[in-house]
Amino acid sequence: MIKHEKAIETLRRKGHRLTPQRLLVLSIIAGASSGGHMGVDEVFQAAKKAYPYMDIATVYRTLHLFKELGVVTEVAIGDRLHFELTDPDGHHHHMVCRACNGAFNLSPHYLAEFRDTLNREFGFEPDLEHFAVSGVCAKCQEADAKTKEIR
Amino acid sequence: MIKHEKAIETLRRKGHRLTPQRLLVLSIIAGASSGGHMGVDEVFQAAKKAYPYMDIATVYRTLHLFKELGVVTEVAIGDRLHFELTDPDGHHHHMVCRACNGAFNLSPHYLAEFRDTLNREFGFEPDLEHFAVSGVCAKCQEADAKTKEIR
DNA sequence: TTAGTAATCGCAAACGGTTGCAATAACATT
DNA sequence: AATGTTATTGCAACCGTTTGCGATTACTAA
Repeated sequence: MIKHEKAIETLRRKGHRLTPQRLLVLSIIAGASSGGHMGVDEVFQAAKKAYPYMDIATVYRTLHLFKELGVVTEVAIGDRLHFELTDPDGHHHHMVCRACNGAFNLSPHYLAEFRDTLNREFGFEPDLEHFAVSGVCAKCQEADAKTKEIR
Repeated sequence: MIKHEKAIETLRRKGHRLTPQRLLVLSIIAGASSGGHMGVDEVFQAAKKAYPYMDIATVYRTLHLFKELGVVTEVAIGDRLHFELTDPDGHHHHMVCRACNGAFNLSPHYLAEFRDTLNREFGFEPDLEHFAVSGVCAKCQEADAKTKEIR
């Protein structure tokens, strides 16, 4: 798991303590499958399996610390928080399907123009670092269309 | 207050009951100042003043009903829900300043291009009806710059 | 290696928001 | 105007998330 090394170094460099709980949470999100992001409770359950005293508050505090350090990225999926290891190849955004809950990556250049417009027209600097837009993906639109045909 | 008439008619037409609580909440958001949107607790406090038995759950249920009927529009400002009377001149979006909490209207045509791109490239249909983007407004950017100069 | 100190932890209580349920009240019918 | 039906209410319990606090523990420096 070479992935952790950098994150651990970041923690230490900024004067944060390396507790077993933090290392555990880090290894759990680093091992996330399917798109890479995990719900908070997923992380919590996995952590409790390895260390039964783990508290949900610690999971939240740890994830927020990691987010502050740029180690993980927070993504709001539906009304729940999800987290993933920050993409070292630069940021990306998310499209989240409200029908299947699938999350699709969106390269930042799709938003660059939008940011430029807001800057130019209003002098407004938007927070687009962790942008997620909900909607319906192509597959679920198809499925939905079929459902209507049947009726 | 001619504004209410249409909303009341909508309620009655769809078979919903005209309770004093609903009329109260309606008149409160119709009387909102400064951009027109109100936080849920603002609405609740105002309602309790007029009718002390008012319950926060009723406020939420009423606002959600109004939203379903298209009478009000929900705007997520920060991590709190806000509501405003639906703009009869068509939808608009919001830019919310995370420094001063000010909200600025954004005409939908600024997002049209973004939607088209997502449709074309990914077949993804985004929910942009009640879109709000957080950031820092021009005034607060200035103020922040001045703070740094002083140091 | 041990002792000191401050960050971090686990717990419990609080937050904003939602939901189940029995009591109430708006409306339709007479 | 009195009645029955059922949507709506107020209450309380719950959800996911955050916070205050006293106990614990990672790190620093001797």
